[in-house]
Amino acid sequence: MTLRDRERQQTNTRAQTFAPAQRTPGAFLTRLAALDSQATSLKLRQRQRILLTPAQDDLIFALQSGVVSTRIAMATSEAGLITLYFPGDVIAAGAVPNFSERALVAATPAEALRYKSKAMLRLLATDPDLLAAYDRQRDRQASRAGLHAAILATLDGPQRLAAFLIEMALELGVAAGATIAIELPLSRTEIAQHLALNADTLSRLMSRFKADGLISQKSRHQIALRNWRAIADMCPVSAALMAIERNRPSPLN
Amino acid sequence: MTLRDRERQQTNTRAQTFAPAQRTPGAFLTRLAALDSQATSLKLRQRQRILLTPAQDDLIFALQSGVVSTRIAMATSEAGLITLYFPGDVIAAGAVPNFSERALVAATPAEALRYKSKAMLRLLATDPDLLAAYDRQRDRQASRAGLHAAILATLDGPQRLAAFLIEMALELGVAAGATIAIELPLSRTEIAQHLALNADTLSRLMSRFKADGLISQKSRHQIALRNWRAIADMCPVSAALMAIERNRPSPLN
DNA sequence: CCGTCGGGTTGATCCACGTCAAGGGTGGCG
DNA sequence: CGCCACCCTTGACGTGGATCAACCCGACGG
Repeated sequence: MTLRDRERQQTNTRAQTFAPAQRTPGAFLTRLAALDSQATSLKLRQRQRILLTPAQDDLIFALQSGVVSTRIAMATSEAGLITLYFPGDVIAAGAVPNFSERALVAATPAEALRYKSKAMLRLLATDPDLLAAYDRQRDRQASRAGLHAAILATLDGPQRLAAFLIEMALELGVAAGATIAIELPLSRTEIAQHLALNADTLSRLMSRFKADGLISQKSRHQIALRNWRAIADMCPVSAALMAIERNRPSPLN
Repeated sequence: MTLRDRERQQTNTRAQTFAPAQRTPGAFLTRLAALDSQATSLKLRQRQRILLTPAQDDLIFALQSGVVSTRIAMATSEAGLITLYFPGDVIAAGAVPNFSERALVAATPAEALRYKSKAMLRLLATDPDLLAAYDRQRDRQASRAGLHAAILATLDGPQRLAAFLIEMALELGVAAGATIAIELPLSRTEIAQHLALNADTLSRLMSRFKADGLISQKSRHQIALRNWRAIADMCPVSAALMAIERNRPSPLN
């Protein structure tokens, strides 16, 4: 079964829609948007997917709003990995590992600018500040990717889920009294892939978190963190996560 | 026990030395070296370490020869992760996740150029070709990092070891008759950390590989792949690994 | 109204891998 | 030479999480 088939299956039972994440993009994107450039402006519907063939290695997407994921699938077996991008992030197709299939999928409605890498490089060469912001942005994303790799490699299930909740809270959470409300842009199955866990296992973990009073759940995609401190304490990388997010504007100030 | 302590312990029992990997660096480094720049040239002894404090986030290292690793250690627990870099690679300190401790360690004797990121950006701004090569190099490394994350997240022990052997063969192997000889720049414990496996488990896996006739072993650090095809077949990502290396000069031509 | 279909939950079972412990190999050093 | 660190190997054992299967639920279409 190809990635495309799997996507198609999922599409029809996803009625709920999300507002684009409204966190403001960082220094690079604001500067980029100010330039009169030859970018193509994209509006992505939720679940819309862009296949990244090897021929498209020279495309660069700059995410303005919404949440977008890249997915890679191995030839054999169903296993895949999901990486998440948030407003302000840059997605260079050439930086996504070249598996048998790789695609970019909008987890929420999203807006992005698409460049050919040549055009982007021309822009960067003309504006030293833009270049510096671009470089820092890529450093930050590499740092996040490395952190996520460390999470998958060294932490067990509950710790991984805690890390995910913290990350989502920092990116998408809105304070609601003593709790933090989060509208999850991914299905359980997708979260499981993002965390390199089995969907069944993830479901068990979420049930346990609910039973322990760490989170509560309004609907399938709406959850609330009831005990931030406890969640942060159970995950050894929470400090590193918060350090990465501290540099960027966040809904939780 | 801090990372530094652990390193110090290991230092004294490592008599064997390695010749720097002689693979020629890629397009970016050759172009970079041609410029009269304000880089500091470093010669690293084997096992020499450079601590990367947060204050050093603006350093960029360009690896000319040898093999270098970055290591991150979590505050709690001994768990860490090891990332490997080969000649031609660029190591931006700001792209290494900011854990409680992170360091750069020479796995073999190595030569590198050290830049302040500001100086590097100035250079890049003056030479469009250099900028393009830099960008491609970072894409390639991000791609490799993503691939490694996928390996750790989705593959089981034997598959991970196979992937490691393939990668090392492509980077460091020399054809010796029907076999491929590799001089491993890492100890078993370090390989285990690189693969997010337990050292005991890794030892068992290597024994099994030996028993199955996949590899043979001259000394602790010298192994030979006796059956390339079988090793490649047991690892779902071997195609992707070879695709990434295909773009670069390799000792196995 | 019922039937179907995809996703989520939960229980029972199994196995790969981590953990603990014991022992051998090797190089450094007194 | 013998001692000491450290690295590696191998066995026994326990467990976290993958797998399989059954069931529930909400959405959609007739």
